[in-house]
Amino acid sequence: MVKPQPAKKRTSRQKTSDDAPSCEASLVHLDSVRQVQPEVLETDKAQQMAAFFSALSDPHRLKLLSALAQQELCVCDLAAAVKMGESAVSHQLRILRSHRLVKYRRQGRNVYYSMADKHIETLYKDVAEHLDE
Amino acid sequence: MVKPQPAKKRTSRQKTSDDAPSCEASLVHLDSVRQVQPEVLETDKAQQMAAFFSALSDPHRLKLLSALAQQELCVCDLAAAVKMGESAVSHQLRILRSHRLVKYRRQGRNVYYSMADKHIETLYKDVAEHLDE
DNA sequence: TAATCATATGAATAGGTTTTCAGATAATAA
DNA sequence: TTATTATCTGAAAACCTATTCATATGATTA
Repeated sequence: MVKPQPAKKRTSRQKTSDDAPSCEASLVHLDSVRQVQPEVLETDKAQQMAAFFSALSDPHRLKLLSALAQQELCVCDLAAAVKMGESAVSHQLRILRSHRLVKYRRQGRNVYYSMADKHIETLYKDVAEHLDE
Repeated sequence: MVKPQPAKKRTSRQKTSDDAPSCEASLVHLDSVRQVQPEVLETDKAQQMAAFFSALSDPHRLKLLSALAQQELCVCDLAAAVKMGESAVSHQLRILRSHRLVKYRRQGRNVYYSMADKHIETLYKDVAEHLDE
């Protein structure tokens, strides 16, 4: 899981005052890199966010969410509404569940799913805006 | 690219007034499905949104964006800042570019990238909130 | 209890994504 | 022009993801 570092070896050349910026020599704009580096997302936070976006990065899951944004629905209603196989829906719901995007309750044989989170609606709007530009 | 419809065949049984809800018989809650279906995201819109979230679904790309949220940077600065190979950065930048998340300008040998879009910051906040709950 | 039905899940396959490597392109300097 | 450097890109390998099929689980009804 850990990336093999590309063994970026700096050349022995020293930076002089009027040195032209270059990648090989001194990591180009060393000052910029130093400024920015502490603000770069930490790996675990980045992975956490990426996983969250991953959960939203599938058209079928977005369809499922758009259906659930309307009302609570059971698995086979969902399957019918988004025209997928029920097994596939179940697999996708597990992913949404694991990211706490949906919650569920069992009633008799059916399991009813609904939206778990208010942020999603905000996200929808922002993304819709972005895409309409 | 088109999915093979799972050939969901309805049984010949007719729905009666006090029919227990069931998937096989009558698509369970036919009324719910009918209500929800027109609000389900259309396929092309769903794909568009999914593609957008896909662009944000990689930890390296999020790191790149968090760096660019600070300031404009060239490719090899970025590579140094997020500790990736320059070629990999270039590939990832192309993805960010194709979703209009970053813009770029050429200056001499270097290409400087910067954030293209204000919505991203809002997205960051919403997602951060969600993840901190 | 046995039968039926809704949902869940493991395994396998198919399809997609990311990295690396090698080499191409573009800008500048010698 | 040639050399050098920054960035880009195609192809292959490694990795990840989604669907399907078969089967398991859990709930209800006969």
